[in-house]
Amino acid sequence: MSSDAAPVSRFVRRLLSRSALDVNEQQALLRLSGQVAQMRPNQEFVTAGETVDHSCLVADGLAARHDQVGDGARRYTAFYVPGDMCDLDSMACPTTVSGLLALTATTILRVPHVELRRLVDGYPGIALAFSRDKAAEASIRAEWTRNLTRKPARARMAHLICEMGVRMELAALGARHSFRLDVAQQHLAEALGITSVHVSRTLQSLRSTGLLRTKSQRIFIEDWSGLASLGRFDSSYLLVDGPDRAFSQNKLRQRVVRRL
Amino acid sequence: MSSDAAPVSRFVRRLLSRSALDVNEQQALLRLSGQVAQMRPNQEFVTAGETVDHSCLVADGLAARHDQVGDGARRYTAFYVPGDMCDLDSMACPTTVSGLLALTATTILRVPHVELRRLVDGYPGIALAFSRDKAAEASIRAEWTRNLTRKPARARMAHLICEMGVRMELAALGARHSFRLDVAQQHLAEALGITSVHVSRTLQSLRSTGLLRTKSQRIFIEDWSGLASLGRFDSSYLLVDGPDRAFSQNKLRQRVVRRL
DNA sequence: CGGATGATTGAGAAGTCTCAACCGTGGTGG
DNA sequence: CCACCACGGTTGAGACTTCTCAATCATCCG
Repeated sequence: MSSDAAPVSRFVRRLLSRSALDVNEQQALLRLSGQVAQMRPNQEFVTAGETVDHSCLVADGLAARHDQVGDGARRYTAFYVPGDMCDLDSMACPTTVSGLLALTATTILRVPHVELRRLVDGYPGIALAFSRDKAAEASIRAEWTRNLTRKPARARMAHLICEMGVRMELAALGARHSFRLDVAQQHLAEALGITSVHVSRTLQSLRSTGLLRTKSQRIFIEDWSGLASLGRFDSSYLLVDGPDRAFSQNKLRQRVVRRL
Repeated sequence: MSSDAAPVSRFVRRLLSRSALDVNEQQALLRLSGQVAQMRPNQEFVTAGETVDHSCLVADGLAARHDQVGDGARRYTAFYVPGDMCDLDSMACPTTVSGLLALTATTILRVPHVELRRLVDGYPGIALAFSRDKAAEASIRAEWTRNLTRKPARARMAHLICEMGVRMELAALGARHSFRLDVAQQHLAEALGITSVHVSRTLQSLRSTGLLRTKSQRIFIEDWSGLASLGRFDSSYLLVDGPDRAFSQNKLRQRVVRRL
């Protein structure tokens, strides 16, 4: 059981974007430890049906929740960026119904449920922060459902790219208009409910209308408001910087994280 | 503030299908009270952006989580049957991002967060049961995402009808192959991401292939396994009767609810 | 250089949409 | 009691998006 402070501090920073945590709570979180595992692209680290005793924190790379369907096709129902705790829900329901896999080379930290449970039981602020995190994930899933409903491929793609931009920025992994998205078009296809051939054509269309550029695995959004309005993207469903966030002295408190 | 035991007991019965609750916990839940409200079809009872101090228990009828999009079209991201607590997540995030509305004539019970909070703080079993309930709802949302992805309309419809059948049966409101689904085709369209015209054609196709019959607002599934396999429906995502359920003496304990 | 992987292009097929008209039923008012 | 209206469901025809399948191209890496 090794530990690694950097990914945990990214997790704490993310929690702070939705909830206030006092110094004791932050330090307790930063003492979390777990087993580090390195995943290759397309490698699964949690299988559907498995019973787990830990949750997976994405330290680096990109992960997805996926469901194998009969004919070998995959569909993704969530993406996870560094700092995301993939399956806090498994604390309550340890038998998973969907699998988790790495989209690119990804480092994960397996954090035992007993450690998480100890924090939830000992620190009410952490319990609330976890609840908010789960609510945010549920809200994002609802938004994905919405995004797949009665929207042409261009608008779906625009929405997904805006979401990833904002989440990457929140994770301090770039700006919303310029970030690394190291996934194959096939992965985007499986998240958007279209074929990879159509992903190719859709991206071309977004490029040719001047909304974005791509270079190797980087996205450059050249017209954020155009892309957002095409995808009807409104970040409020991400539940960050909303009115629920208890922001008193947060700026001060974040220093605890930054120091590490 | 009036109270009504019957809908709450339906809620408790539903919690028991996923979690064990001892007699004290069940009785504490049954003492929940709230304001009863009667909704007309298409009436909204929670508006997106509102800050709420209560969660809504569906006592009778059918409700949906919805999102208004720019052009007046609606899209649904969840259905709620009697016994469902619509927005437990609002305890952690009281500012809503999506609205709730009645699909048919519906009775709801507005249960104050302070009451729910008291139960969560006082009874660990109830806290766990609520967590499981929220995890189940998140799992259902993921399944909706999946269902909208790369499946023809017949398969989507088949899946939704199977899901509603199982949930209605769990709510003791019919059998999975024969239950009331009092919604307009327009509502199904908004949940399935197709037009109401196509809903009509799709239902015809399901009827003509002998998979189901409809009579007034009732669904009769004539070939359950055919419908389930068409929709690739596997109820495990509903998280009922799964391996996580602590079933020790549950049969006995359920009598506390049935007695009322 | 050669092979593997992923991206692009093309053409025809399939599914779904749009719009408009029509039908059936239940409720309302004369 | 019947005529009418409102609403939701059904039908049809043409248009549009997306899919399928296959071939080609680009890039990276051994």
